[in-house]
Amino acid sequence: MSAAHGDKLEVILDAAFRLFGSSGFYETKMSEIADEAGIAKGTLYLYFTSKEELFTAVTKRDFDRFLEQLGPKLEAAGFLEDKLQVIASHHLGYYYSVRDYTRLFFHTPNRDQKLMDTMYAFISAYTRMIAAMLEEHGVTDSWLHAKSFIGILDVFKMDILFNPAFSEQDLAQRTGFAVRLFRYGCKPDTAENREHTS
Amino acid sequence: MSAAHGDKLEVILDAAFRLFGSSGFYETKMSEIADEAGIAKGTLYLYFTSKEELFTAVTKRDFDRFLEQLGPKLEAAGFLEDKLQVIASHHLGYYYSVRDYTRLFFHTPNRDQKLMDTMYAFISAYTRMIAAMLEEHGVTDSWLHAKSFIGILDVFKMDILFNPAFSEQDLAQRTGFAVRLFRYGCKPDTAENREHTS
Amino acid sequence: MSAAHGDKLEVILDAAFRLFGSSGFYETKMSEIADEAGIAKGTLYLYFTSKEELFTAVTKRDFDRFLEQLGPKLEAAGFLEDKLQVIASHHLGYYYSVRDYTRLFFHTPNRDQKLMDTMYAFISAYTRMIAAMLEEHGVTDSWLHAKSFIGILDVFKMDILFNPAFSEQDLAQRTGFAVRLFRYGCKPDTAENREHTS
Amino acid sequence: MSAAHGDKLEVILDAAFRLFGSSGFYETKMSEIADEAGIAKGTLYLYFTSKEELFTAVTKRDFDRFLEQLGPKLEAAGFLEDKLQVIASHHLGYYYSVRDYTRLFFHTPNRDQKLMDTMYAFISAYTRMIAAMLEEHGVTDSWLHAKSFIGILDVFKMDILFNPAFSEQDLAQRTGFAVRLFRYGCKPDTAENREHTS
DNA sequence: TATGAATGAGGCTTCATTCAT
DNA sequence: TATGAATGAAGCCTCATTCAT
Repeated sequence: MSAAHGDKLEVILDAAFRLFGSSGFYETKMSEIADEAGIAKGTLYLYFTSKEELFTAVTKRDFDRFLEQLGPKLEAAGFLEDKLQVIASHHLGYYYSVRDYTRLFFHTPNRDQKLMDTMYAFISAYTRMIAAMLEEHGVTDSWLHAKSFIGILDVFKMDILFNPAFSEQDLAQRTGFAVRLFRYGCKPDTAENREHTS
Repeated sequence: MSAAHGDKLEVILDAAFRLFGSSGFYETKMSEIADEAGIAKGTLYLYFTSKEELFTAVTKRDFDRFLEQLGPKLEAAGFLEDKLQVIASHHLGYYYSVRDYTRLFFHTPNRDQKLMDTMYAFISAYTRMIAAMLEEHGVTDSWLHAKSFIGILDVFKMDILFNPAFSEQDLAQRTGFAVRLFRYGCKPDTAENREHTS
Repeated sequence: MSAAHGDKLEVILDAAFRLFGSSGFYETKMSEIADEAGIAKGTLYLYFTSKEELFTAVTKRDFDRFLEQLGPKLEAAGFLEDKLQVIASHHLGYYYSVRDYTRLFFHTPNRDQKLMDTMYAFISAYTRMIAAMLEEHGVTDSWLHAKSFIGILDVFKMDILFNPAFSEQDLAQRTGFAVRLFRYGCKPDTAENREHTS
Repeated sequence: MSAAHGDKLEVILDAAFRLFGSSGFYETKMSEIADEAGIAKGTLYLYFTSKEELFTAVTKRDFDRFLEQLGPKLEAAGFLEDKLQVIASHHLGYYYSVRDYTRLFFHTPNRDQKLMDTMYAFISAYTRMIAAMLEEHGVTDSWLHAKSFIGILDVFKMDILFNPAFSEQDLAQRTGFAVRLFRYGCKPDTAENREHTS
């Protein structure tokens, strides 16, 4: 029925997420996805008309979950720094949880407009969410600040990807670091510096 | 002969840079590169044993140039903020200059260890260079700070890629913004904020 | 039940006729036929064991109708030329009426013996009917003459197919022409000709 | 070189002619053609961009040869009946010579405009050639007469296809019959007939 | 009888790479 | 060194047919 249909669709998306995530778009084969999902190749095409469409669906579901889970957490926090902490923790925590599938975010098909639209919509929504929060707290240039915060976090996402030894402790440390840097800037502690800024 | 060989090698790398850069690894064909370089397909294999190796060579040359040009500029600057300014300006300026070939940095082959090594070597060298500079100026956690600065800059690199209207003015503005944020953090201006941090 | 069965069978044959006729055997999909007939794909296989068998049934029904309708008309005519006129008119008129479905007669599956038998049976029965009539009227070589007459008519059938502007007037003209040519041959009107035949 | 290229192209066309001719378009596989030609599958695509294009090339070459060979023969003949005899003999003789490959003319891909154009160009050129000759000999309605003659011949082409026992004697007999019928019409020999036409 | 989700064999085509010249 | 015709493995996708409901 409808439920069964939904179930199989989830099964496919899960399988595709794992494979696209670990091998990227081009090196994941539709036949592999079918095998991973435990269904026949042809069945994939009952749910998605092409490999690109499946990839886009996987990506979109991932993005949607990311934002859906962030929203409530953000509202629960009060002060600016708490909110930044929530965002950093969610961002890094999320990608830590799917760290084996990070290639999903690096190897995407070219020239697929729907995918580009989906990615653009995500980054816009995410940036908008952060910018709105910053604005409420009186931060100017909220859009640029929001992007920058994301940039800081994304760099640590790279750490997660490329460093197999990355631990939950590292995670917590990076989270705190990112928030402090964003909030107060770096803190050089030399005479030269004081001299220069005076 | 040797000179001629070097010339042709440059011609190939230039052609490959343009095509990999605009179409990505998987959607660029060896035959297209040969055409673009004005040579025969087979000739490519006299210089590179595989498509992956050619891609890696293109990437490496690009990275090397980036760092080679940054070094002298950085030494010429004196104060911390000047150096940050130099880095930001170089980083964004460089990617602005090759903004039509940005796919080079997004669509790369998977599972190719040599390429991974090359990329890792670059990001390490770049981070090390910035971290060393920060350390000289008394910044603690220099490695994390260096990465974060790169992260902020990379986010604006995305702007350059996805926004065709991105101008040189935007470039200058982003540069200044990145340096100020990194140095002093964001500046909320509300009572709530003061209250919280007191 | 039996009536209902017959009804649904007719519905399927009608749908299949339209689609096979306009797209040919290979480019018509069983799913399209099911859609066109307003039934499920699986249901087709309750009535026909294969696509080939369905095609053969469609073809056979078309052939049978053609001959069934011709019989009475032919008996009603008296003189040789009247009968030829009836045949030509029926032949061209019939294909004019189904001119949108002519691919039924051009794109047929290969290597299907039952279909070949069906087609052979039709062309034999048609030829036999005409040949018998010709014989009654004292025409020698009746079998060859019958085939030739069919050949002349079939060429004009091609006109109907390939010329979208083919009109009912054209139809009437071709009919008369075919009968006259068959009956009296072409009529060159030059001295050379007379000389040669003398 | 050029000669070698031309040779291989001929080899491919020959192989494709045999297979398309005996199995039709849809049931001939590109891999079979490659095998038959003794080359690799991929090589086919150095010469033709698609299966449809190859089929069209095969068809066109066949048509061109048919007309090229007919031209000189036709000019060599003098009187009307001699010319008709030449045409009939060429038409039936040609298809007799390739009788094993007749499916080339029955199973063609749908909706391929270039192929349709090629076929239309052939039938037009052939009809025009016969019509021009008829006109020179004072035959009116030359276009319709030309088509009709082709129709009579084509019907016998069917005999050649469907009757494996068709012999060269049958061929000669059909040739003479077609010419006489076209020239003088059928010859009923009964009182009824005379009565009617008087 | 009727359904339609699922199957999986098989086709066309691409393209990195080779090798005889 | 340079060429480019030839190769053939491999992938995406189609669609006739089946079968559990």
